[in-house]
Amino acid sequence: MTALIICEKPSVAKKIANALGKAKKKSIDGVPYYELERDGKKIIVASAVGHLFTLVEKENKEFGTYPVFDVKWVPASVDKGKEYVNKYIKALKKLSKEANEFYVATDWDIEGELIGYHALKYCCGREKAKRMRFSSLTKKEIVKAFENPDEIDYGLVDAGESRHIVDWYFGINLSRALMNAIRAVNRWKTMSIGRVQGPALAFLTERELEIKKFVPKPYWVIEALLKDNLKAIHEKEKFWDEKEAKNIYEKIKDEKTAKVLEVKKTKRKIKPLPPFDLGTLQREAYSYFKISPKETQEIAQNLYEKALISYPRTSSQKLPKDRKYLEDILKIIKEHPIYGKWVGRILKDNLKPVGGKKEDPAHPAIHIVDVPKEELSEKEKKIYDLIARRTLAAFWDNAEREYLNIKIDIKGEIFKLSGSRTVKEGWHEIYYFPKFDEVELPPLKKNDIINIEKITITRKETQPPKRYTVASIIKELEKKGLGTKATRAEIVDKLIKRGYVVDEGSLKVTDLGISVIETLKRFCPEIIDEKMTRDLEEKLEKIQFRKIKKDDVLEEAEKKLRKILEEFKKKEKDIGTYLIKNLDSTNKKAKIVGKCPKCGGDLILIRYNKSRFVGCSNYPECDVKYSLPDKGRIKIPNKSCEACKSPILKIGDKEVCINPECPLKYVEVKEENKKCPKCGGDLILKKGIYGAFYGCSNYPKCKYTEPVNKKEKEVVGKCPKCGGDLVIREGKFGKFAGCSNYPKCKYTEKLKIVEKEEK
DNA sequence: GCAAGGTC
Repeated sequence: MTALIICEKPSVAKKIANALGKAKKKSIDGVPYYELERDGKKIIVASAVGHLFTLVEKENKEFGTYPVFDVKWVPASVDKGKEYVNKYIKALKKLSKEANEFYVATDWDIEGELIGYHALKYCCGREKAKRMRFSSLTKKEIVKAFENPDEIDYGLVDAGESRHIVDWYFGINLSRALMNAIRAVNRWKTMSIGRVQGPALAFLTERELEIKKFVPKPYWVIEALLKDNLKAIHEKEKFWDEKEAKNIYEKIKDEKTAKVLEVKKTKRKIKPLPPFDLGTLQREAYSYFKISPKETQEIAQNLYEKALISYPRTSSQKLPKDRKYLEDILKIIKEHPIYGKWVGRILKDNLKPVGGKKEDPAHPAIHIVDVPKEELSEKEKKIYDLIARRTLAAFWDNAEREYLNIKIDIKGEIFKLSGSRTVKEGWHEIYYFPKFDEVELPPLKKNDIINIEKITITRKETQPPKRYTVASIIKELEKKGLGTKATRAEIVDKLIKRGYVVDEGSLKVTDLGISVIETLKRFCPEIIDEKMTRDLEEKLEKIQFRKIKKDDVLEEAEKKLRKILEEFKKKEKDIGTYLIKNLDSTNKKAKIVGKCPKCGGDLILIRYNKSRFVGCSNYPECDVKYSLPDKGRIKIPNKSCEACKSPILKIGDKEVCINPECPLKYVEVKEENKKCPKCGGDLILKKGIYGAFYGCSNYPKCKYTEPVNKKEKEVVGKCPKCGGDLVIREGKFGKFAGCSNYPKCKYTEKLKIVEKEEK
């Protein structure tokens, strides 16, 4: 008898193997698996790596064809960057040949059931297996799940497949419909939309439109400036009625004293912030370090792979309950020069950590498990520090804060002052990132009289609602139950990549983004509605419990989409024209680089997928186009080249003329106190991509140039063309010998030849 | 090329 246990991911395979017995690690083609014996039975524990199979069209039709509804499951390696899943499929196939008993031990949820079932069906060639179900990875629970196995829940498998297929139907077809509309007007742009992208873009757009139509409303505030720069505000705070505010102001403006009516002091204990779930970690990393949620996720994954923190894709805010496990970690942390100093008391006084409300059946909150033994990158250090401090702070004392609320009377009008201070730092000493307000108020008592320095009235205006940031839109998606902890950051990134949204510190929806929403609102409103996810979830649950059939749900989705897509196709050209108009205005507004030399239109910076270039806004009528290097951050300094008047772009840390034919590729221009010997103009230090030189300020009238330091330049020979010196210069492709009279004389030769001559 | 969902 040999049993094969299939897990969701390698790290779980290891845990399950160790829980069931003395496991020996082996591997096939770099894929780890474990062997052990239990009750005289050989057990192999192997794993998938998440979904091993994905959906593609059954037939390869012409590029961009829609509608498509014929799909099949194939190895997920068809997706770019997923080639590694093949190794896992192969390993499972091989191991299944040795086994005659099968267990599925993937996560206990809809995706887990599907991952296990597909591995079983396509790798092991069977559809039946025992099913281990556990909600935590403790030894006790693993053993219990192994000894009391369940069966595969085929209803849940059907629900899982339906989820994938419905998302595919809507996502692929509607994305293609949008792209084809743009193709119908002879342009090309990658477009996408889906069950989560849709509502995410809709939320952002809704906010954008609110801001656009926002009309500020005036209000007045009355303040009293007291001694020590203290400010008291009228208890009404905002006066919407100008007359009322002015009357009060007139009444009290010359008052010189105020009387203290009431002093209220409250103390509050502030519990430590709970340990991190992924979403909270992403928000804090964004707010303290401006690291994007997607990057935080990647960094956390790295730290996890370096075995420094626990599994990051969790929604739990609770540390593991196992005290022994926690103590083992704390003992390691104790040796750390910074974090170590808090650990002693945690161990000695047996301090218990706080936990938050959120839970996750598969994983505990993110916590440190080890101290770094090698140097981490700057960002890794920051994220690790954030997690380490948050982990330890959870064990530490409450902070204590004192709040002071004072009411004062100025000729019958009541003003208030408030202050707050930290009495006891507590956990804030460890996790010091959130800043507490510290406003000290003087020791005032009831009936004290205080001097007023000045009373002011100020007209203010209400502010438009704030735009979402990458962090706050992810929170919004989380609140609405859209996407998952592992996908939300990526989906928001995708909206930016598509040009629907630009991140200017907050997320601004482009004209293109708004027009995508407007288009879908008309043709397929469900894809931009968060309700679609609710409906889908309800249907999936019904499929799971056999209340409706999977095929009926798929048929219904297909029928609905066919109608939508048919309508869409009929109006393809109109939709394309509309989208393109907004795409161009998006491009134009975002990045005008300069004037087009051919038609006088705007030169715009265009980004398509991974490439970028400068093109004319009158495309396709005008075809002026300049290519740009793939790497380096682009900024537009609003300068033009003195030689050819083309725009100059800052790429990376260099300023470059975009015209490839321009003789002077200026990257920097600095003034020096030197005169041109030819025309008396100023000599300016110019740094070209071929090195620094002096050029005349009257260029292009006077073309005098001279090397910055003739002696420093290594002269390697005479120029055969003009008799000048041949000097070593460095170009894009390395060093070469060129004439010192450049750009007058453009003679160059390979350096290799020069070196040979020297020898 | 296009989705969303697991995972490296």
